[in-house]
Amino acid sequence: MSETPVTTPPARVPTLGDVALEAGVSLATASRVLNGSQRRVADDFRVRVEAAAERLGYTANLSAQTTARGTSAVVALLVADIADPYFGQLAAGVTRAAEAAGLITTIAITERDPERELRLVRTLRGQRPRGIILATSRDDSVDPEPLIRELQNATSAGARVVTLGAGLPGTRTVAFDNRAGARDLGARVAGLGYREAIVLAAAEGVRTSDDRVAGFTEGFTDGGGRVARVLRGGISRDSGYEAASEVLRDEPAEGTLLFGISDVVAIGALSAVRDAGRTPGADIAVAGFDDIAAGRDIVPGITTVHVPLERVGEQALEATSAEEWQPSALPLEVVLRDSTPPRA
Amino acid sequence: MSETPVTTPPARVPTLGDVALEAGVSLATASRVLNGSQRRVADDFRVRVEAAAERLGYTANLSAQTTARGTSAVVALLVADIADPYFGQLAAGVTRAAEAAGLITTIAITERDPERELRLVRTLRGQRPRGIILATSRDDSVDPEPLIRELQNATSAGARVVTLGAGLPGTRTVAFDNRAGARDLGARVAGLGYREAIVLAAAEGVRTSDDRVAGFTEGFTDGGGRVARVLRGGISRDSGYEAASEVLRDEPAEGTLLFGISDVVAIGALSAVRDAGRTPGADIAVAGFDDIAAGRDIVPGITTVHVPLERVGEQALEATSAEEWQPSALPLEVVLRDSTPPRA
DNA sequence: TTGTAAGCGTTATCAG
DNA sequence: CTGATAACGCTTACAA
Repeated sequence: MSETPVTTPPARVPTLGDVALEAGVSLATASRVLNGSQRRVADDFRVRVEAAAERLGYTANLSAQTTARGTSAVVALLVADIADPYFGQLAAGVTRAAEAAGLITTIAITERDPERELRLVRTLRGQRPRGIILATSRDDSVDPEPLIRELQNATSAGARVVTLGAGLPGTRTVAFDNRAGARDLGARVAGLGYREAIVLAAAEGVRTSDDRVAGFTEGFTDGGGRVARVLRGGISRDSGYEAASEVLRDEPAEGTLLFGISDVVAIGALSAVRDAGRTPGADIAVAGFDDIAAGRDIVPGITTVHVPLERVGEQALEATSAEEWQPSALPLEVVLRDSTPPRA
Repeated sequence: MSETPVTTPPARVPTLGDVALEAGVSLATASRVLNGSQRRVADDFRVRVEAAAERLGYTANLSAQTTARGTSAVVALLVADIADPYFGQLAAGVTRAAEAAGLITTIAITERDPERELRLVRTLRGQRPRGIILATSRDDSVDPEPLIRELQNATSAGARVVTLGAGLPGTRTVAFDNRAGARDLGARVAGLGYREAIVLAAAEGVRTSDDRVAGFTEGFTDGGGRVARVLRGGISRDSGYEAASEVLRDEPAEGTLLFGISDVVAIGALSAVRDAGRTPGADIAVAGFDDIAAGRDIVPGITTVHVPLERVGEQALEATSAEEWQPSALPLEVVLRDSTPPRA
């Protein structure tokens, strides 16, 4: 079958020059056939070059292309944590759309550290990417100036910067209205008869979290409820678990609602409720935000606000590519499930 | 606060030449200070260059560096589906380790399509990556030759290719023993008193799946059980759900065990059991493989085989960087949970 | 230690 | 329509 030679073969990567030589044409012609946009090459030349390339197993050297062209086929995506399903779905959307557009996606992780984010943007900028997508939520307690400056540099280097959710000056925004979605949710659960809620949020200043807290509070109070407490523990599953555990130590009344500002937090909270020996839903209600796919298998089903994550990702990619961009706001929808059964 | 100028500023990206000029040194010196490895520059020159770079907001043009050096700081990661938590955790491990090593990670999605995989490898090869990590399981029903050839090209271009699980000739392997892990699992559940199992697997030929099926069958039959059926539906949550639904239509006896060859499949199956009105665990048992993080919040807890996913990712990255590599096999461990309660 | 200059693989301009 | 040849931004012998 296949003979794998003992010694490494040519070891040299065929270059465009090799192809040209092999085909007996000039470098320029080979380039035009293989990579150039405008096709103005005679057919016989064209086939010869293509055959030669095939024979040699030629692949364009992307870096060389990039330096020559001054622009790359890369889109950089910055996320807080790729193991978090929220970002996973988002990344799937971005990557899928990128591939369809012939672009390569580069992913970097900020771990929610603003300094790291800054460093990463700086490094990524070195790739001269066509676009940079920032899917890491803004934190108002951090001075945004350095980041803005850095992004401006990237922009003047030809990158289109897209921010998700909270916009940043000089960037394109793909948004969904966290506040309105949370408000709807608050109103709906109030309508179900809930009167007392405890919110599990991220640290103050994290824009997305703040918006959701504010929106929920508005909707819930307008509906006759009361937000008894806002705990600012964090944005991970574990912080949801811990915050909820703390709340449960005070033995909250039956019918109290725990609103986690993201499904990941809410799911942690739900587990905490169960581990504390109480029944999520019937006893202590839980609601989240995002409607991540993993939520489907949680019992009871988690009431939440559906965010079309993959579409958000796709739109973000489009925003990096489109000539013009008008900020869109994707629609959000409340989904009621068993974690918030109607109260008599 | 921040004044965003109306007209685009310089619009030109500062180059190393600009820095050199600004600092009043030669290009070579600037290069040595900013990017060169061996530092042999007088201190006063060094500070002048650094200051100039800072002032200008210079960032090295990675592509130019790559073409000049002939090698890049990129590691390419190929996964089947980034929205799948299995790959998410894996990617997190890879990316974290990469960043620590000063490398950039590029992620592409194969969607389990071998042709797409081939195309992607070909494209990625153009980036002249330092390493390529293939985290997409081998399918024995597909001719591996084209991929092997492509990878060989990549290798001779200086990339180190790492495959996860099933090795491919000419590549480094980071493995864990699926077969042994599954065998242990089979033995353990047989020990719990289960006597009848149905396996939910991927299509025949998918190496990981086949290994797990084989291992489980060995362990389970040795323990006195019987694998009644092997359904080959797929590898996603939904295929697990569907396969299980089909099984349930035949009203399997109480105490039947459903073994999903991955947690994702098992979780889908578990939901199907519940949706069919039966009680997962007590009534129909369920077991999986991988021990993904999302499993923590599933009730009942899913019996599974723990795979240290993030460490696997880290090791994969190490394998791309290390000078020498000896295939390691990470240890796997069975974790018994409530989805397989002991049977009398 | 510093500078000069010759590449790296492509693209793109501009004559033929 | 094709082919020299000058960029692209950077690295790296080789000299000074």
